[in-house]
Amino acid sequence: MPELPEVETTTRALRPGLLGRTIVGVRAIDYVPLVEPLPPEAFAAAVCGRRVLGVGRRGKYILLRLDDGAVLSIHLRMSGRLHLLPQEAAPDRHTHAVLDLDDGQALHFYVPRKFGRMRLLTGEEYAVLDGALGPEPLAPTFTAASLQDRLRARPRARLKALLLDQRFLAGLGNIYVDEALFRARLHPLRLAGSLSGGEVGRLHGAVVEVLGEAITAEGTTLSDGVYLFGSGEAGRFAERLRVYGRTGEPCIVCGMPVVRQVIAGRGSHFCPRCQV
DNA sequence: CCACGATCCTGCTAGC
DNA sequence: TGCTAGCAGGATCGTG
Repeated sequence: MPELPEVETTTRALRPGLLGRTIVGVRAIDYVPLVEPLPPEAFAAAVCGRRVLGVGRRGKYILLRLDDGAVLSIHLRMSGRLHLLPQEAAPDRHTHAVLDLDDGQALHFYVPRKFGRMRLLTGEEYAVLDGALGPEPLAPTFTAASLQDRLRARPRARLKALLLDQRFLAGLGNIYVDEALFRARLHPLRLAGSLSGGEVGRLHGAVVEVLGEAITAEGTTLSDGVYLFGSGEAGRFAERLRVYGRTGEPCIVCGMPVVRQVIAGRGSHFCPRCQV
């Protein structure tokens, strides 16, 4: 499932092919909610003729900055992918939007579960989105002290729920929350207000470390092959996962079987001995 | 303030 | 072997 490292990797893979390109056509939007609230025709009309001046990321959103000040935000949700293909390539049956570029390439938005979204935002609308999201965990301004402040503002929330909340911290999803909590040796059900200063420091370090390593490995491609980037490459972080998807297998630190329990509505993996 | 369940979708898996 | 019921998963919304 695309989380920050997968979205970052996808963004990096797309950037060279998108920067400076002009969108000359929009095809294959056969699923209205994909581009809501604009109707597909209005979305196409607004996007055609626009040049891509920037390719970036905020949390799990991929952002294309257009030459009229608008921002095209793309969210992959759990199973979406973006691929650049030659314009003559036929869209896959799960591709529900194609943006044709002026160099003969086309950006395919592959969305097998129709959860992904493309949204054309004005500068002001983007500012609202940006303001609603929590800090970027890899920004230098995200420090242990700033995490401490945010945790203290939500003392009754459980760590698992809080770390999944994009308004609290942007970019983490189920996999990296579980991995960060394991590295920090913190139980997912711990209340935010119960953490000592040292524990906050461990959590901060674990989040930064696991995201950095996962980006270096170009993300996590599980055996289901849901996440692929570039021209279909797989990320290499799956082999480095310590608890996610390892239910019943021994903890790599203490040997105790990894437990899976639904917390905050998500399958949560942790070591019942190491994580307190 | 926080938890929980439903919703949206479809490929895959577990279970018969 | 073949079928189906149910689950997973991010974000959002309504309810408790």
